[in-house]
Amino acid sequence: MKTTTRREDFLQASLQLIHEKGFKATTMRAIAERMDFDVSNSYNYITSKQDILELFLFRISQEFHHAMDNILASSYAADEKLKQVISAHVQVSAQKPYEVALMVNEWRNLKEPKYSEYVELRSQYERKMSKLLRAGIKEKVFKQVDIKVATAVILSSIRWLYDAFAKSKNTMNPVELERQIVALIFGGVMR
Amino acid sequence: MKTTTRREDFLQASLQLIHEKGFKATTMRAIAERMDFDVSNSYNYITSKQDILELFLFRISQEFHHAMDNILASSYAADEKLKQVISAHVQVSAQKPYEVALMVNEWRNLKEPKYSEYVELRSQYERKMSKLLRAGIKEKVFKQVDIKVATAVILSSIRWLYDAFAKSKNTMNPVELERQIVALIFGGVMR
DNA sequence: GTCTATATTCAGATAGAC
DNA sequence: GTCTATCTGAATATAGAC
Repeated sequence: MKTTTRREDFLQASLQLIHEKGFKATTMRAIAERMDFDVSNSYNYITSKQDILELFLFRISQEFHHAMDNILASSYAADEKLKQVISAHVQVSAQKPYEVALMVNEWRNLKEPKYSEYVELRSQYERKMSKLLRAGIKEKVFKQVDIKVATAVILSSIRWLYDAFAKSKNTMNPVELERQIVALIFGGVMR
Repeated sequence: MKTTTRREDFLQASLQLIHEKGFKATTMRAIAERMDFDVSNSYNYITSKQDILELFLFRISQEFHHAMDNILASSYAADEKLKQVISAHVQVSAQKPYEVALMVNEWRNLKEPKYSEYVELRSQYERKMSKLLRAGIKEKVFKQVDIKVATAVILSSIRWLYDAFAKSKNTMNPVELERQIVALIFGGVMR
């Protein structure tokens, strides 16, 4: 049985609205309206609008880092590791599309010092991916690609996933989607 | 010899600032300050803040469409066409990184009816890419990939390019970058 | 937890003189 | 084309009563 606290309801309503309108365009009034109470009540749950953004962004970022760390710490070969990273992205994007959308679209609205903290987390994540690719090249399972370019291309190529799930929760099969993406990233489009 | 009108200067300053801070966070006052005059003067060049966004967004969108149309209308094989599309993205991103950044980050700030118009242009572009991929599969130069997934993966995988050029105008060699990306999209990472 | 009322700040945009 | 002054609206946030 699932119980949701009033605070969780408030945060979910915020998340939904921020996803629809964008962070800056989402007013505290609009969130309150969706909760059916006055603006001032919003501050029973948070101390500022920034709180909402920080909360979701750092929580979901940590989730990606955890998945990545566990995969990197395993004894799988590099290609299997990459496959698992892609799998993790598909799964998180499927389960929490709105949070992932925030990661893609709204992180720029963080204020210092949280902004710098977040950018650093992002860089760390990219470095972890680069590390994986470098290991794969050394193991001779990957081609001799440029690490920076390959890191950017691969991470970028899976950044749209949240959108597929945000639009249609049901029609998308995550397992088949993962298979298709892995096939493309591993083998490219050429026959 | 290059002459720039005052209006062009104003728009360039706007573009630069919007890229730095985001559209919503960029105030007319801030743009005017960078131009060293009062806010009210800004309205000598535009009639509303929205104008700025519309102007850049539809202009650069058209540029991508033109390139795509010319490539599709050629008699090249599908793989060569795809290569040329990637080449066009690299070149436009290198020459107009801030405009491309707007395409990626700020299109959501358009208001109706321009918003819907722009979304339609975007969809059209995706359909053109899908058409190219479908042709390539029929020609048997591409694998039997899922069209929707492949379209999203490929377009997404080249969306970060503007960032590489916005950061470092000089250090990036567009030709070599293109080669690396084409290699990845065509052949994947696996050895 | 809910409301009313309000402080504060700041945004886009216009009028009108020089 | 530039300025001063101002309108108008809206946003985040707080105080304090019930």
